[in-house]
Amino acid sequence: MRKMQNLSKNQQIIFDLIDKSPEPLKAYSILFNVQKRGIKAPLQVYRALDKLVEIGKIHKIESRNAFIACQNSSCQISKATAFSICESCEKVTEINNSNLSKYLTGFKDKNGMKYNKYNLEFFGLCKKCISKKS
Amino acid sequence: MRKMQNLSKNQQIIFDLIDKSPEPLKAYSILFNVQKRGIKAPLQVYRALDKLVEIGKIHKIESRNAFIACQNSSCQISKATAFSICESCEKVTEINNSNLSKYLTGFKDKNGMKYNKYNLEFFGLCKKCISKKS
DNA sequence: TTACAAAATGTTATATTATAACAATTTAAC
DNA sequence: GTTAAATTGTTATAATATAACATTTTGTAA
Ligand SMILES: [Zn+2]
Ligand SMILES: [Zn+2]
Ligand SMILES: [Zn+2]
Ligand SMILES: [Zn+2]
Repeated sequence: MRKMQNLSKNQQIIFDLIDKSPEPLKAYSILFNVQKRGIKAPLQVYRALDKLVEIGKIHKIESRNAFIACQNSSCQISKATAFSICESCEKVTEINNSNLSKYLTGFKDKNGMKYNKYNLEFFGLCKKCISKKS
Repeated sequence: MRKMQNLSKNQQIIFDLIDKSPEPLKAYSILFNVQKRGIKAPLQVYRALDKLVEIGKIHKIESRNAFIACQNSSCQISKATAFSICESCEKVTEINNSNLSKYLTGFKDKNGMKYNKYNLEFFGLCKKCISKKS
């Protein structure tokens, strides 16, 4: 049984903000939003983000430099992440597909590397944006 | 038959530099290296990089903000990229595995999104770095 | 319950990555 | 040759992220 991670004050403030956001948040947008709660400097935000990523409560969407709360119970999956990104409305969803994660976790390339982590980002158009175009 | 893309002067200079580099290059490192060849401003570098990415001659390693020349004949594959990244020595290799690319190109999630592109980054330890640790 | 170490915080400054805005020049197509 | 598109040149600035150092809080164990 894994010990429950209690978040520190800044970590909790920033996690709450990200967790209730319908879209990925950028670091300076987070900073702007938490200034009223006493977090004044970029470094305070980045330190909390680093920790939250490390413990799997949030993920960084690398292609967008933005952060999203984990949708998948946050335990082990932070080392095996997949996202779908709509290039029109920028909606981002964490993909939770065991077939996909099994395939990628088990993937071995001929180069002899030992993988312990992956991050996959799919790009395309979401349902809404497809129908808007018709 | 796709028309041969002739690169412009700046594009060629920057592509040559990236292509002969054994490791991914960052934009400002590129800038520093091409200043003797007349490219003086960040924007000149970023414009060339954007174009080279667009036509598939190079790829951006999103987790590293760095650029690598395409190893896979550069035609169609720029919409289906996969890389292996050693977290110890930072060696990056483009993965060319048709099983993997078929699996991911054909991947359909239950969310109804239409994907036209993906980028996958695997992290781990390369052979050399594994043996160094023993 | 104190003493120690680890983690988190606060703060200022600075480094790194990337784009806006506008003018001029080169290239390619008709 | 004329025109449109692409590329280049240039200055300034926006956006993202870390260095360095001092202090405080928290957890652990003697
Ligand atoms: Zn997750
Ligand atoms: Zn959409
Ligand atoms: Zn490639
Ligand atoms: Zn290595």
